[in-house]
Amino acid sequence: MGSEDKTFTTREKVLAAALQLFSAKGYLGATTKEIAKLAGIAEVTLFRQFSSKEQLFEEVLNTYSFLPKIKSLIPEIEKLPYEEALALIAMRFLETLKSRIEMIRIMQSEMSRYPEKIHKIYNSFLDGIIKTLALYFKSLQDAGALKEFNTEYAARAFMGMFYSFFSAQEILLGKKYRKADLELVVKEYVNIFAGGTVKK
Amino acid sequence: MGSEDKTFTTREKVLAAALQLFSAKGYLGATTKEIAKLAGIAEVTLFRQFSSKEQLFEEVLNTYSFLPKIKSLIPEIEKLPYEEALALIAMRFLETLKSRIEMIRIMQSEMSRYPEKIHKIYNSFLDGIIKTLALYFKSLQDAGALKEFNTEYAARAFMGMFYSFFSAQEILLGKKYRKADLELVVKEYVNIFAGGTVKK
DNA sequence: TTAAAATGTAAGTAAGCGCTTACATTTTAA
DNA sequence: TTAAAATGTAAGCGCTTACTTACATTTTAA
Repeated sequence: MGSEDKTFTTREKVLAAALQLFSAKGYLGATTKEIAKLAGIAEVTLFRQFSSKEQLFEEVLNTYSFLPKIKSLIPEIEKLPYEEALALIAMRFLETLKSRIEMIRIMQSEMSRYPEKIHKIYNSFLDGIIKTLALYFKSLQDAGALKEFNTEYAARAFMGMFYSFFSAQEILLGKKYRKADLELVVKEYVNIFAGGTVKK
Repeated sequence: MGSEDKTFTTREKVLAAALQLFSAKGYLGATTKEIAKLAGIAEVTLFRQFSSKEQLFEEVLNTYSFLPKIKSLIPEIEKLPYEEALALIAMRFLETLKSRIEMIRIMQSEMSRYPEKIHKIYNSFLDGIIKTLALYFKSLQDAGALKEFNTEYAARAFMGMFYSFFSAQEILLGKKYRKADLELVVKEYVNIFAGGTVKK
């Protein structure tokens, strides 16, 4: 059987349970009693690890907001044809969103509770990706392969298409799309975007 | 001075205040006391008009979820060149989102409270627009002006670009974009999308 | 082995919430 | 004008919540 190290600290168990419940029920809807129960500890222990529910919430944000490194994609991508590169970026982006779906749910619902903090997380999350993608476009423009256009707007448009697809599927509908459908959508979106940006 | 009829029923005042507070603070964060105060009535009156907070919330959803008629755009659009038509659709879509921003905020945060109901509202809101746009694409494809592509996916991609732009600007950042910036974004997005869909 | 650190059990506190009751006041309409 | 309908004031009830206190038990480490 699995021989992984499955020993979690109390703190980690609480943070994981809190992430799950804040995501599913919102900050006010998730109770400390319920979080403790899901974590498998006593409620009083939760308050010995975190001075308040509010501080626990902030620690959840801090703990699970580290950004994924899409930057590392660049070398992988530069060798691929344009459309394949875009498809790969899209797939990786969607995977990343999926792996962070609890955090995204929390950020969407608790925007009003921590505007600056959540805004900051969003920026560090999206801006990195968008700027990387914009640079990729710029390099292809300089090589004469792409039309002239505002690279950052284009990057935003590209990610926007897929973000709203993700949002509609996963957040709104809770649908699990079949892999074939997903690939079809990516192909169609990429096709339109590529057709609109390549130099003919 | 304005000579409009500004006489609102108690019910209307409560519904408007509830929309505002549910949107800003969420269902659990908005208290009936606060809603009544904002409406300028006594809390007990709120409970004489609505049997419970939950029923009030449902009535807010029912009252403010009627869909805008983008369908009426079609005749206006058919006479325009493709890119101008797309730009007009995008502008109208963004205006509609803006005018419904409170409802959109509520739907984003309270998805877990009323999954089926909110899902239904979203569908009647977006599906109408998407299907209308898909039909427009189909007619241009049949006329030989556009490439072959899945018209519904394309419509989703188009609205998705603008929805996520709206979401980033209005919901995330609370930014009021200058009109010039808005038009620039619409132009760039439309340009890319049009380039990827027209037959060369 | 043993002292200290971490966790559990149990009970409770203070505050806020949705909602109700009783009664006074105002508004509406025949 | 007057009865009925709508609204206000004030008090409070029952419940839940975040959080605390006191003490017993378990786990950790020198």
